[in-house]
Amino acid sequence: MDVVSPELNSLLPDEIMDTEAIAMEEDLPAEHLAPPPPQSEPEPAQVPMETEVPEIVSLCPATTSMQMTSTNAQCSTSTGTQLLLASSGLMAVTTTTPAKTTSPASAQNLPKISSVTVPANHQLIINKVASSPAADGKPPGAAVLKPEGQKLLVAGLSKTGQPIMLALPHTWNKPATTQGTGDGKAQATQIKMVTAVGKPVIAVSSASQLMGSSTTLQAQQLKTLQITKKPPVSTAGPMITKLIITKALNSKALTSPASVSPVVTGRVLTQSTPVTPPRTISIGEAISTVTQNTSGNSKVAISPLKSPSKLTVVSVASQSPNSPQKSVTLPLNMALGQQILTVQQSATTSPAKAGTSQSTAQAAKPMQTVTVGGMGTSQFKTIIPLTTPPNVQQIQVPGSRFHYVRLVTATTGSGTAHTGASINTNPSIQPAKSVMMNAAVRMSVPIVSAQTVKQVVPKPLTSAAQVVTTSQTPQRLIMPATHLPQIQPNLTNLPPGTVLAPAHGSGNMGYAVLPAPYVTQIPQPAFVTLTSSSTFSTATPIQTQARLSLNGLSTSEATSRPRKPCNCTRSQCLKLYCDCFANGEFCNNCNCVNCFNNLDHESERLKAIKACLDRNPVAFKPKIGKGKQGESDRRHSKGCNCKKSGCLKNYCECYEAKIMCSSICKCMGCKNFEESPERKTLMHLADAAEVRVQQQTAAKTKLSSQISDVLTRTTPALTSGGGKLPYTFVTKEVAEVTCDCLLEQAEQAELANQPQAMAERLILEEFGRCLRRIISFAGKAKTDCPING
DNA sequence: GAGTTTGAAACT
DNA sequence: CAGTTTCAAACTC
Repeated sequence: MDVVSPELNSLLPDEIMDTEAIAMEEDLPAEHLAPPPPQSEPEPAQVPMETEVPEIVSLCPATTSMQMTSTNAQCSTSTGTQLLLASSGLMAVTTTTPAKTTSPASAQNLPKISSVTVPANHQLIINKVASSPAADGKPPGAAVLKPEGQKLLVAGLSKTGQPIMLALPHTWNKPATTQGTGDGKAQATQIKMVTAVGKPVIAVSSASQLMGSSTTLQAQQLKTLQITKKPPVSTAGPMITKLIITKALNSKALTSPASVSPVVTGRVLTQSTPVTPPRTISIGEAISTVTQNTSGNSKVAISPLKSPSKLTVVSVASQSPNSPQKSVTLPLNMALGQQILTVQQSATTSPAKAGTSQSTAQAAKPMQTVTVGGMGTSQFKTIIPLTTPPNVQQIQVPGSRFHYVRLVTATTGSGTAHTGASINTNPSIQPAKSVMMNAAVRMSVPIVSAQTVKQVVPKPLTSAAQVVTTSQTPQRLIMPATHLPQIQPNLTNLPPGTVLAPAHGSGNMGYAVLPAPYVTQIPQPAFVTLTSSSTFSTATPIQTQARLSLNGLSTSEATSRPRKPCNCTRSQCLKLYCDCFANGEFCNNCNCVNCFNNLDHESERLKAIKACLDRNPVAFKPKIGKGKQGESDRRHSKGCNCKKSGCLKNYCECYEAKIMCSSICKCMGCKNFEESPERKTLMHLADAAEVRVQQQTAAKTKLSSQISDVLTRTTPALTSGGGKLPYTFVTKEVAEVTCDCLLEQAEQAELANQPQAMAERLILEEFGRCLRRIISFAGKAKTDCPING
């Protein structure tokens, strides 16, 4: 069984899947590995968005019995770190940096780890072992993170030598309920991550025990990937001169007992100075929920780009009825670009057949869309599941190293939400099932920079909670399509996350080129949900923007902010002046005039996108990248050019993004730096104002409640005085509470450093409000209390 | 709400 | 690449 099926290989970019090519490119600059060179600009010496804080990504197990047996997925991390999710829980991680790459010596022997590149200062060792120790060849200094029960650990080092880690929870390989083949001691497939720093040779060997006795067909093939790299001379940090990954292929890895010890988040084994503690990112069950019995017909979009910042795993496979699939968008904070990985899984094939059935399974797959983002820029990759398999055609674009899928079926067909041909929905493989309660929907293309999510706490993705809300403000539309030939010349220069989407009104041959954000703009009936089990009660025609719960973070928080409507009048919303356009969104509910940023102006829009990209290949890339020290040091990718605002007004893009100006800014008279007194004053005032508002709100709510309570309790005593004047309601209790209100107001004023006059005024105003409440309540009490009359 | 200011984007 | 113009948002009154 191969991690990547031949067919899948055919869908993947050459630079990823062609291991031989990689091998031949050893020690070659990364540009050689990059996708079409024209736009593949070398990564700057400083990669603003690069993850530099150690991260640990924990792939949390799903509580369900689902298992990821034969899914293949590749993920990209920062600077090209790629994660290959192999069947049976095997994962291969590749880390690529522009400058340094290593390649497997034998691509043929190791199709599963076909694209492993190791930057000089990145560490990446994936060790899949069974019960047997994997110490073989482990160099001194190399360490096994979690000998027992460690399902998967993927580690890499960012340029700064800080580790990036992925850890699969122990339940990852939890035996499927349907499978039962594995005996109790079936070797829990263990993957150990060993990072050796500064060692000339790192050998990670994994010996896996054969699974159940029946595993003859898929006898574990021990394949060794050896990656050799000459140690960088000048690299002070850890370097890997040679990486050997040996893994035993076990088709039944899934049968590993669930008793595997819980995955420890992982440890960074590095000799470099880990200034910052590793961050842990737990990837929710979305990944782990992959159905076990799927036969590995996964399709993976791999970004050839060097610096993907976001990893999105999209599982589009249909699931068996008993094993709902869940997918999650993984805005890993370890990459520059964004990637969306779609893992297609087929429930039709048994795990045992995984090795041989991939080709057939793939043919049976109803959906396959691989979209590759623009090159040289942040990369978004999206695989779009289609409900109508016969209508999906794979396309090889001449001159393009990517494969595309032609969508020949309008997505607007279904009238119900759950059956709608949504890009984001995962239709059941079996058309007969009108309702996919178990269907997992995966889709999310957050445009927000990945840096915004630093730590994600694993959170079970249970059904109901993940229904996508449709309340998102901006209505999102699918981008108009044009015929492929029209855009072909520019296919290699698409905006980040460009997606080929079904054409709008252009028959079966239309294509839409969508910047990644548009993926979330698919019109109804498309809608997104993380989990399938929930009923799709929202068959409304309302445009839906995915608000996926992302490990506790809703995508609305992570990826979509309520965007203000634009007011463009002259640009037709087809230039970057328009925020909608710049953000890769269609105008909706905007105040623009003569707007062309909509479905009705497909060609114009496409041309505009092309023009923008021609001017600036990274035009659609988020401007705010990550600085050296993580999120706190986010910085503008280009820097601002302010002259008059002192960078302390929202004219300044840095200030607007609430980040400091950096050395790359060309501003004049900048006051937006750490020690700036003006900035501090502004911040202080802003904070004080915010605190004050919050306090006032809380205090008023509380005191108002108290007053009402007091009045309520005292009213009966005043019943005899029905019809009395309001002052009769001012009992001792009421007076006391009122005084409390005034005191509270005084405290707040003092807290806010308000001048005395202002404080007095605020107190008086509060007193007035108290009186009004008393009067109001008095009147109400007289009228509402019959007993008083 | 109208007018002004500002700086990014677009253009030359 | 630098200077200028265009543009829409931010800001002021």
